[in-house]
Amino acid sequence: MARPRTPLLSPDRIRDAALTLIDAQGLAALSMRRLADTLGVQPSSLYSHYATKDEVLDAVANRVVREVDTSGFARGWRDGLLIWARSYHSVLVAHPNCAPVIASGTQRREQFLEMANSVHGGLVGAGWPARRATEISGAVKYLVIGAASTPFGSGFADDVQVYLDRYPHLSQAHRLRHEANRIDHDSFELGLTSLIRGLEPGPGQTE
Amino acid sequence: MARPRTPLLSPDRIRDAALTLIDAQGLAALSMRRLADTLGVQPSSLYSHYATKDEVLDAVANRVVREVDTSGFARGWRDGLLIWARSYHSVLVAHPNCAPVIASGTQRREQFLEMANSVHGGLVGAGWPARRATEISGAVKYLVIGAASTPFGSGFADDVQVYLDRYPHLSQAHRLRHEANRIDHDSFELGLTSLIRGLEPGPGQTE
DNA sequence: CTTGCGAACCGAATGCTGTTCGGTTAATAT
DNA sequence: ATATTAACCGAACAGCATTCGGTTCGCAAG
Repeated sequence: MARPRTPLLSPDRIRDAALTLIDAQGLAALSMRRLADTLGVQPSSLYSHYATKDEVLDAVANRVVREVDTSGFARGWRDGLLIWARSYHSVLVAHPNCAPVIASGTQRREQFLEMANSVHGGLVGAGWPARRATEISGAVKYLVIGAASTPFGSGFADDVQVYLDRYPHLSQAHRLRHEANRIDHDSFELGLTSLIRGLEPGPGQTE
Repeated sequence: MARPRTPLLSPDRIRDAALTLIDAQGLAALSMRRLADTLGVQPSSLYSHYATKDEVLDAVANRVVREVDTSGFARGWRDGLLIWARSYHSVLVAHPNCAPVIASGTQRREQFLEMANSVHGGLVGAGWPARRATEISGAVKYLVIGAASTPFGSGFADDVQVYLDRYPHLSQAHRLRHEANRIDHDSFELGLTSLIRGLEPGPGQTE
C-alpha cells in the first residue's frame, strides 16, 4: 500500500487508540508496534503524525487532563479547591495506568498549564497572595498525584498471611486488601479535607 | 574470563552501582548493559545475582527507603508524622531520579512494609483507630510521593515568555522558575503542616 | 587428595524496542 | 499538466532485557 485514498490515521485516532491500549493493557503494553497493530498500520506510519512516542504520550496526557473541572472557584476558593482536586483525582482513578505519565509529565503540556492557570487564578482572585496560591495548588496537586501513583490497591502480595507475624501493626490494614479502593478513596478525602481545613488563616478580603 | 578468583560482583555492589548510575544519569540511563559496564563486567553476569532488572530496582528502592526515620512517634503522633514525612521527603529529594521507582513500587518490598508498620504502629499507639491510622498514613504518604513525583523544578520550558500572555495567572509563578526548589519545599511544608493541623478531632486517649 | 558440584563469569543469540530512510502512491495547489 | 506535499510501506539499525551453553574456579565431601 502507498498513500490511501482516505487517510487511515489522524493524531486524534492515534492518541485515542493509545489511551485505550494503556487503559486496557497497561502502560508497558504501549509500544509503537502494538499501537500500529491495533490501527491496522505499520509502525513507521505513526511517525507521519507524531514525531516520537513521547509526543503520543503527551497527547494522551493532555486528553486525560482535559476532563478536569476547574470551574468551582466561582463558588469560593474552598469549593474551588475541593471540586478541582476531586475531579482531578477521579479522572486519574478512571485512567490509573496513565498516572506515571501524568506525574512525570513536564509542565510544558498545554492542558496542564491551562489547569494550573485556572487554579492559580481562582486562588488569587479569592485573595490569596500569588506565592501562597502557588504553594496551595502545589500541595493539593501533590496529594492528587500521590494518591494516583501509589494506590493501596496495587501491590500487596497475594499471600497476606506472610506479613502478619513480621509486621504486627499492619495486620488490620492488610485484612482490608479487598477494600483497597475504599481505603484509597478515604485516605485521599481525609488528606484533602484536612489540608484545606488546616490552611490558616485564609485570605482576608474575598471569601 | 571464567570464574574469577575473588568475585567481582555482589548484590550490594550491583545495587549501589545502580543507585549511583540513576542518581548521576537518570532512571532511563540504567540499563543492564551500562550497569555491567560500570562494574567492568558482561551484562549476563549480573543475572547471577539478580534474576531481573526489576529485582535490581527493588533493591535500590529498599536501599533508599531504609534511610527514612520513623523513630519520631516516641514524641507523640504529630511529631512522629512530621519527622517521618520530612525524612521521607528529604530522602526522595536526595534521590529524585528514584521517585518513579519508589512511587510505582509494589507494597511488597521489605523496607516499605517495615516503614508502614512503624508508622501505623505509632498512630495506633497514640490512640487513633486502626482504620483512621491507615488513612492518615496514606494521606501523608500521598503528599510525600506526589511532591517527589511532580516537582516544579523539572519541566517548565526554558522560554518562559511564551506562556506569559496565554496563561496570565501563571506569570507570577513562572517568574520563580529559578526558585523552583524553594517552591517545592514550601508547598510540601504547607501541605504537611496544614494536613496535620486539619486532622480532627485527634485521638482521645493518648496525646 | 581428588572428585564432584555449584557459583561466577563470558559470549553469542533471541525477540523485543523506538526510530530512520528510501520508495510509492494519492491528494492538493499552481 | 505539473510540482509538491502527505500518508503509507518495508527494511533496516542500534539498543534493550533476558537466556543458554560453556569454562573455570572455590569448596566440601569421601
